[in-house]
Amino acid sequence: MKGQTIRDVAAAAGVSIATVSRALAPDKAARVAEPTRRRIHSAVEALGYRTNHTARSLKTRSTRTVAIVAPELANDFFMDLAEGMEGELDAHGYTLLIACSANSGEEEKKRFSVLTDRMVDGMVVIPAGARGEHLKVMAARGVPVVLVDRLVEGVNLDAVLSDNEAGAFELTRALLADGYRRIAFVGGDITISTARERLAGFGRALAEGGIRPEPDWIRLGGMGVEDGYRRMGAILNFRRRPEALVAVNLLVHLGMERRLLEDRRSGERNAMVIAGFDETAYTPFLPACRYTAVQDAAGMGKQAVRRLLELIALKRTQGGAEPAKETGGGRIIRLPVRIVRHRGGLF
Amino acid sequence: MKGQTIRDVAAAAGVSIATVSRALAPDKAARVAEPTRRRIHSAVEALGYRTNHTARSLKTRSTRTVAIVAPELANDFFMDLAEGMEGELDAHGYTLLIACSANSGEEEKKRFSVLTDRMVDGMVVIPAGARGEHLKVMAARGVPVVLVDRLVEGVNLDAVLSDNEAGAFELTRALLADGYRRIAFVGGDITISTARERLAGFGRALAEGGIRPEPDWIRLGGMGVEDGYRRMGAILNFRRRPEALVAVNLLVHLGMERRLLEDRRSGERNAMVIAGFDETAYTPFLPACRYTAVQDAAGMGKQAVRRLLELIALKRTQGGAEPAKETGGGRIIRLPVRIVRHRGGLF
DNA sequence: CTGTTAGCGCCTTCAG
DNA sequence: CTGAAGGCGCTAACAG
Repeated sequence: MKGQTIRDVAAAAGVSIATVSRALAPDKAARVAEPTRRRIHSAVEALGYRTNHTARSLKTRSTRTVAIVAPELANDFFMDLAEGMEGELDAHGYTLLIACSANSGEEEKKRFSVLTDRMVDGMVVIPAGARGEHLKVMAARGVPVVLVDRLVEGVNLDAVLSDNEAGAFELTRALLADGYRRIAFVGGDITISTARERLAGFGRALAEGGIRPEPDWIRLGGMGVEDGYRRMGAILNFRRRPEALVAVNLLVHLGMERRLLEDRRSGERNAMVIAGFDETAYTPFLPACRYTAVQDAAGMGKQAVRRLLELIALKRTQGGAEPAKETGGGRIIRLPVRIVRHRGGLF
Repeated sequence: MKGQTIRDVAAAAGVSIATVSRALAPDKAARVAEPTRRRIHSAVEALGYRTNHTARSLKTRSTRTVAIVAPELANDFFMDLAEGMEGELDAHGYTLLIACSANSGEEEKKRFSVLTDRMVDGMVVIPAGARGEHLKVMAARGVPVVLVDRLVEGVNLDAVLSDNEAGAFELTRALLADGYRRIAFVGGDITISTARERLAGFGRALAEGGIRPEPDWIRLGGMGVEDGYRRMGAILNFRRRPEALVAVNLLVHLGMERRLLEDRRSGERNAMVIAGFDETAYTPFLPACRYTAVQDAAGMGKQAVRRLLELIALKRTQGGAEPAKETGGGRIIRLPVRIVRHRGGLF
């Protein structure tokens, strides 16, 4: 019942198994005569034959499987990314494997081992931290890897990123255009490329607007909800408060809004507005959110997969000698972000 | 460099490949003498040998891989579920594969084919619709399947569900305890078990509270954001409005809040409160949200995996003859929900 | 407890 | 363009 093999097809079609194999090869332009091919395909239909990918993989050393490793799964950006990847992979006959690094470099490393053992053809990684020794190791082992969202110190891998600098720049410029002059930048671990780039964009917009950045209004720190919450609390205690805030990312933004919400509940009347990255179905409900820079997470997934597939193909042709010491060499793809205006602060 | 096989290990350890195989078997209590085992393990270390899972799979017809098929990936419930599954799977040496059915039964079917071709050992499915011919086919093919979130018409599969009836009951009772008497139920496709159960719980609470349900205040329909939005609009046009609302799910809830938000922005002062299912980081920002029934999505993932692993084990022992015509037979695991109070409606 | 021996299902030279 | 034959790396009886 479950054991239809290429052999059965060959018998039914009156050809040899080799011919069947050729006719069923996935990408290659298999050299099989049209009539023969047709006969084979009907036999396949008739028998309900399904290729055994495991056997094929054992021979070809390719599983047609690609993995995504993310710091956490419960995260909008990641899910959109995964959805984008899945679509593109599916179109190429690949399957997506997911793994969670739980925000730990150690765990990330372990996941890598499991995945390479499973012989994934390549992986897309959202780095957990700023460092990445293990990533270097991976690259050295010749596993095609594409980074997404952020770069990693001293690792020369291909990456797909948002144009963070431009995003923060536009966001800040929009606030300036609205007449805000007293603008702060909140959150961000400067060892992480994303934060660094966004801060740079913020600075450029201020400079272009002829505004000297006030050191007190650049509140760096972590990238989580708690960090945003705390930084916002500090800002609320300033004698001179900013009128508008640029949040380094969604989590920090969220924390800031929470703090603001509490403030209002205790009777305060703060009129600050926030500009931040990423949008969700809940953005309309964030009381202070005036602008968002929307990342094209699905698009990034798609691009990452495309590049990864290129690397995989490249490896197959050149691969063998040196374990792909030049696996791409740090090619970076930047995707633009889209600025969206919201009603936040208008209550 | 990359071609360390069991053979090399055998040579290095001075034993036969079969012994190595035994010593390295994953679950089985391999009968290998302790000293021998030690020798083998050091050889493995020394050579940097890594098991070739593909080859193993070809032999054992098990990939130690489990898939999750969801209608959409960008969804809080799913993400938590996946995270729960991943943790549990990892602990058992399994890997998670994800696939998106894009809310289409047709697509769901296609994904199934791909996955079974890949020889996943089993799958957890969040059904896309109420029907599920393909699910029946899967089950018949002997692929272990566990449903999550909802049951499917006429399919006798194991499932892990929230206690929806109790959740809606508690939610409604909480509203009653707050003094609300005029309570409506919003959204829900009654062909879907989840909606049916929740409506039942709502009804029971009303009955227990001695309140005759008002037919006009049961606004069934779809389960998406748009549906909630529209139903809410209709309710706002009633002469006699309810004071409180029970939303069938998060999306409907969200749509309702959106409509309410618009209403307020145009100057209206509605004081309705909403009780709904699921919680997210954004719940504090939903202006009308008073209560949520929090599903333990991660827990459900864990339970689903446990059951699935049981089914897989069962199949391995009994499997062979009839393609597991009794693959569990509709065993249902219910997880309780947790009621949480929020500040919504207090502005 | 350990070794020998067949394949698992497919791909891939190499001849024809 | 097609067929024959030899593994890919590992496991699972069977013997010893």
